[in-house]
Amino acid sequence: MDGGEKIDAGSFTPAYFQLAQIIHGEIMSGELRAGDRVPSENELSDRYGLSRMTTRKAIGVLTDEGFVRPEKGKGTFVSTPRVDGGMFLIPDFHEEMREQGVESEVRLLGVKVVRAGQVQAERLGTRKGERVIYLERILEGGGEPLVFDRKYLLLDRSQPLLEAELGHGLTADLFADVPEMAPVRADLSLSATTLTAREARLLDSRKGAAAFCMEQLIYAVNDRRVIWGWMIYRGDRFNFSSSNRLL
Amino acid sequence: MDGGEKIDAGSFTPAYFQLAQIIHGEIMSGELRAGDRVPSENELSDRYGLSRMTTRKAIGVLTDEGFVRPEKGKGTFVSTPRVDGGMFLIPDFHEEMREQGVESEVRLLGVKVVRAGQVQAERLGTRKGERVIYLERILEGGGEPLVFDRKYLLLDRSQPLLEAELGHGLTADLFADVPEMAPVRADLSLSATTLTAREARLLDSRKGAAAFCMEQLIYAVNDRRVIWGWMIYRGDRFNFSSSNRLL
DNA sequence: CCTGTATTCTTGTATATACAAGTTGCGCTT
DNA sequence: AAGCGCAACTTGTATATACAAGAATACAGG
Repeated sequence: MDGGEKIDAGSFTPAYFQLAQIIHGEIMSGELRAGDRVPSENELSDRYGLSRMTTRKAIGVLTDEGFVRPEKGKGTFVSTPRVDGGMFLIPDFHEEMREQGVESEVRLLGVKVVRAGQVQAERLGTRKGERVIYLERILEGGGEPLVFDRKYLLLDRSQPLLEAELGHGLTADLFADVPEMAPVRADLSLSATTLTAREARLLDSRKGAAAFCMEQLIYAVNDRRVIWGWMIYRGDRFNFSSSNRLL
Repeated sequence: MDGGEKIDAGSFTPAYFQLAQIIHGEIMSGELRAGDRVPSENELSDRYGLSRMTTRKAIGVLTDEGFVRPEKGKGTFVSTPRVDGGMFLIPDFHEEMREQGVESEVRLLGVKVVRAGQVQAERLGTRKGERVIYLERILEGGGEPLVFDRKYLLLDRSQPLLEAELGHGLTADLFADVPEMAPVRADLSLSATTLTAREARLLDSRKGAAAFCMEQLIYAVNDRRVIWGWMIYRGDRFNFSSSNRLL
């Protein structure tokens, strides 16, 4: 049995993707099981009347999705599925709200200039006692407070930040007009926590309720650290699902 | 200025990867800023003495990593970095422990055959009252209880499961010798929660402590659902960091 | 029996070429 | 002046070819 499926040259979906779908189907239907060897690139090319490069592109799609794993000199093998772990995609707040059709807004609780303590100085790569900006915000969705955001920003004397900008902007936009400090990259860490009394009051929840805490360390050009802080997500409003795409 | 960097043909790192590194460096150093257009594929090919296909592969690497975004007919543009969200990779338990150099083991608390309630039947796609296997396990690392695992398995009459197998195996291996029920795919959902009294006792923690809950729905061949359950991770022992690879 | 070698598989990299299809702007026609 | 169409870009797809390098097997010679 050669699978029967053929490549439809007239179709709008490209040949490499059609082949990827065919092989993906064989994996999902059990025709190809975990650990099995996928037919070699030359064999697939012959069988479906494609060039080897096109076949390779199909294999590349399945590799990126994690379904197969090529081994040089040996062949391409069907991966054993990871059921205890995986990839979680966490969209940023406004995008998440927009996708759910809820309007989101940002409420600024306060901004002030403070002297960096030991921890802040270490995270931001500056000296203890240096002046930094501290701000607190509440991110709301559908009129409800959902996230408590707390951040320390490096103070750039040449460009004083306006309160107005802090109010409605994304974190990434804060330094948008200062090229030297524009965010380029972020290290994120997600942990589980419970709400303090103050957090509970601000988030209209109760003390001790489950919550996510996402710590952020934001880098600008040349690995300069410009923002450090963390966001508290209400646990009863957020959960993250794995991106187990099916092609 | 043409960048100065050149492709070293004698190097062991392939040309396409060298080019990807060069462009990545220009993004990180601020030479290319968010929204800027990357030189066209033909221009890069000329400049570095590579074929267009090789250049495309370099761009493909940066696209997969999320640094650039090609647009048909217009060009390739530097992405605005996502600082409020990202991709989190959650390794499975044994792998995580092994990487940290801690020995892990599985302790079976109990197994029994029960009748599926409304919820179990719905999740597993079977009928209410159908007999299913219910099991509870504790995953330990370095002698400490770290995860509480609770699962409902579809009962396959032709292949009675042995208690011995349930003890030390990964979840994925439970049905390994029954091809029709071997796991192929899993839907995962991560939420924040707090420990119940019983969970706290089993995990050697305290009631109300922060924890992650990962719900799993595991599919076998032909989208047949075979396992449903959830794992409670101690919040003081696990946190997940974003896979912000830097090339 | 063991060992090195040659052969033949496999995937990985790289080139040159061709055409399709989306975007933009320029210039000609109306 | 407004609008249309063409030309010159861009990325996307596909082919044919070549060589490099890892892996497995067969085979000859010790």
